[in-house]
Amino acid sequence: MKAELTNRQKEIVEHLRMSQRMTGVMPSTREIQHYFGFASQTAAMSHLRALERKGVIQRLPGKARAVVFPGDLDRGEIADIPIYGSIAAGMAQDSEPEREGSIALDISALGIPRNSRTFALKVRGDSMIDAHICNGDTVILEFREPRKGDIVAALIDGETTLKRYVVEKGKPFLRAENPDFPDLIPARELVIQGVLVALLRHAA
Amino acid sequence: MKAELTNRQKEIVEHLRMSQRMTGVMPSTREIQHYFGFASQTAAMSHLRALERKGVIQRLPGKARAVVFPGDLDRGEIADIPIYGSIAAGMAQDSEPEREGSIALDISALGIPRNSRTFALKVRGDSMIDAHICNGDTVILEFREPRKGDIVAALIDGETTLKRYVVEKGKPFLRAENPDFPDLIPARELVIQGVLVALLRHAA
DNA sequence: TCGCGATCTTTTCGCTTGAACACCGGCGCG
DNA sequence: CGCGCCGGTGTTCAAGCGAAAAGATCGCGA
Repeated sequence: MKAELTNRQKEIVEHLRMSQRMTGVMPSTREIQHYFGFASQTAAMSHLRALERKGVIQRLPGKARAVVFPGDLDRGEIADIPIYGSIAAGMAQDSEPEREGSIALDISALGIPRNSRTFALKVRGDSMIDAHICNGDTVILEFREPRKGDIVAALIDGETTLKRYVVEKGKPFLRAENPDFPDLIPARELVIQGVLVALLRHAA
Repeated sequence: MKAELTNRQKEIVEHLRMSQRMTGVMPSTREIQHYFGFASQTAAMSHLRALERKGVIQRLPGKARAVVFPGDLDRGEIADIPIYGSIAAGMAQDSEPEREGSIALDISALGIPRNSRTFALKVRGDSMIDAHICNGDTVILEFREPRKGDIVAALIDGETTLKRYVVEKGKPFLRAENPDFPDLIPARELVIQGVLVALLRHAA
């Protein structure tokens, strides 16, 4: 079933993947032909047939550009989560709403609801270290109302920080998960920008 | 540029997305026609034109099924990382090599080299808590030789655990990042199954 | 040595598909 | 009150594209 691929067949697969990434669509047999300099489109055809026989691709007969990698099918829905710069988990600091790229991952892996407004921030500082959120981690936040005990990105007195949302005696305030840092009592307003739903860390 | 979509146009976009996820290919204008029960294929055509005018999709003129969502293009390469069950970060326990689904995310977000053999494990237990790896986290591991200080999934004396790889006096052994757990000195062999490259946590 | 799979070439056929042209009613807007 | 946009119908054409038939070469394992 999962026979070995020849070098040529690997090249074909590579071209399929590249074409799909660059143009967004699969190449037609004639486009494959021209890319490899074949004199006939049938050469590409037979390669695709061979790849299908080996289970690397699937094809929908009679349809144009209908080549699919089986692995791409049973993949969940993928969301692009924009990264809006960094956020201080230590001292309060103003955060810029500028987009600095994005990360793509399947939302089923995170349990993120489909139509939620989600965004990501890089963490600076160690004030949430006791919640096991480290300097350099990427936190993924969802825009919604916080429940008590949630970890939130909050705009407190004009600056954004990552802290735990605590309610005591009916009054909400922010608590760092690090004994070296004090609680933050909002002077006038407490604007929650997002609630932590996931965390991504990569080893250096 | 980014004008509002009408209800009908949202339905069209939704069908494009669904079709791409289910079948792997974009629908042709006639397939859109039949799905919505149009009497003419031109109806689908004009909708696609409208969506392109509003910037929601891009089209490659003259090519079949050549509808692309612009956001999918500048997305990095996405890898499917298989999940091989769970791993004890507490007590040693045997791990089954059975695949339990997979997670998809773009490898550029993790800095994972392209052709590396990568897999994921769910963490059970708290023995790595001082390295800020919690019970329930998903660790992403790369199969390669460990360097000292790496966090590794190791098969030690027939069982798999997640520990820090330490070398002292020329002898490698495994150390838990939790004072309640003892060091693990391999009785005879120390087989490293993977080195931690990333971590994924989702809030309950 | 026989046969089979991997790689291609040539040629032909016909469905698939995008695209254009003509036209229609409804609705909001200046 | 006309004008542009939305959302359609009906028709026609040409290019895009998969597919099949018939070979040819080469290398490899039975």
